[in-house]
Amino acid sequence: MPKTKTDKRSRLIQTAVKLTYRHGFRTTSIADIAEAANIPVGNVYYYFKTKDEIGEAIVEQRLLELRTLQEQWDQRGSPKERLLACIENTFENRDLLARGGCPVGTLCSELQKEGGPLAKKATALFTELLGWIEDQFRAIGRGDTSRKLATQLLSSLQGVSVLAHGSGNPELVAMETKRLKDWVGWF
Amino acid sequence: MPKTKTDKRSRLIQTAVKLTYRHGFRTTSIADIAEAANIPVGNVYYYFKTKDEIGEAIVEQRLLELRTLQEQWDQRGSPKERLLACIENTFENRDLLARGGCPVGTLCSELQKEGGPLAKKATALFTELLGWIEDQFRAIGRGDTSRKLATQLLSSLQGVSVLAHGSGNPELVAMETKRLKDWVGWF
DNA sequence: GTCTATACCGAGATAGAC
DNA sequence: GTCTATCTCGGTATAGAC
Repeated sequence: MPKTKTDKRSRLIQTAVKLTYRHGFRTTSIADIAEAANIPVGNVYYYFKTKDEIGEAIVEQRLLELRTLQEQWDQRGSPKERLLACIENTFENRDLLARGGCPVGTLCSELQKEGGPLAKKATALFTELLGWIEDQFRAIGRGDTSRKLATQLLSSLQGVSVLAHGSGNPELVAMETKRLKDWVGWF
Repeated sequence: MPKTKTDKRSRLIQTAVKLTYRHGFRTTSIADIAEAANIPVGNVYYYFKTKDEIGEAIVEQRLLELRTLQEQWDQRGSPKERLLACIENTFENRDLLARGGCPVGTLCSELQKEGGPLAKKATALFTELLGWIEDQFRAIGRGDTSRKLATQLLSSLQGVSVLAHGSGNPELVAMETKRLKDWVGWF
């Protein structure tokens, strides 16, 4: 039996993550989130003093999700397979990506434009992901160029999400992830 | 001697483009734009009935800028050189890109999240750019895979802008554009 | 065409009863 | 801890004098 407090709080976060992903952080109102989570507006402020605190929670939630994914990928037998799993994940989510862009990329972009403390927080999402990819290339034996290769791979994944989102076309993701899987296969 | 109307209107657009690029479209208020352009708030509504109309003008302005750039690149002697000029342009703007992301990409992302008519308008930016790149690959003699190659190149450029913006690091752009120039060199 | 004053509304945030 | 009512402010947009 979960605690009531935790329950409502996490329900708010889940709802906020979902709604802000679809419509943007600033354009999504606290009232929107509260309503969707079936919680009266005033009560939201019991869990979060300001809207920016909700933003913080959203970033942290995305970080958790990212780490969960990484743990899944880490199950694979070789670093090459781990990279393939990461790319495959992008492929599987192509419809979502075409509708709302990359959850990490679009969130970072928006928060960076705003500036302030949230921007710094969001940076962690990319450093985390880039670091993990770099680790894989190093483990493959490409320690000398691991950073370059990681940048190359993550750029392609991020970029194709931007294109797919901008044009509403998931096929672009399919096309590009297929190529990237072949590319990783060469290592 | 330019007409007063056109003068003020274009001053508003220029200012709007600059401010919204740095801080985002929705978070930039009409008052912000008016003040920066030295025009009283009320007067803005003589030129634009709604804020969304300003958004429309911003997209159109970006389209114009894009076409101007393409015309410059078209001056080059070969399609390969034209692609190199496009990549070089990204490299030269790396500091700007690290601070505010790609003007086209970030604008598209934000407007897509909002949905509505502006989202559709913004799509043109990508189709235009992707089409131009595709043309170059076709001219090189890669008509069979021109679309794939164009997606690959534009994805990398867009993606590295996202990464550079997210981490505030222009070096990523330098690293990736260098690689891309070498890559294009192979064709 | 230009500008001032202002209406209006929705957002974030607070007070305080229960 | 929970919820209702409300405050306040800043934003878009309008009215109307000049």
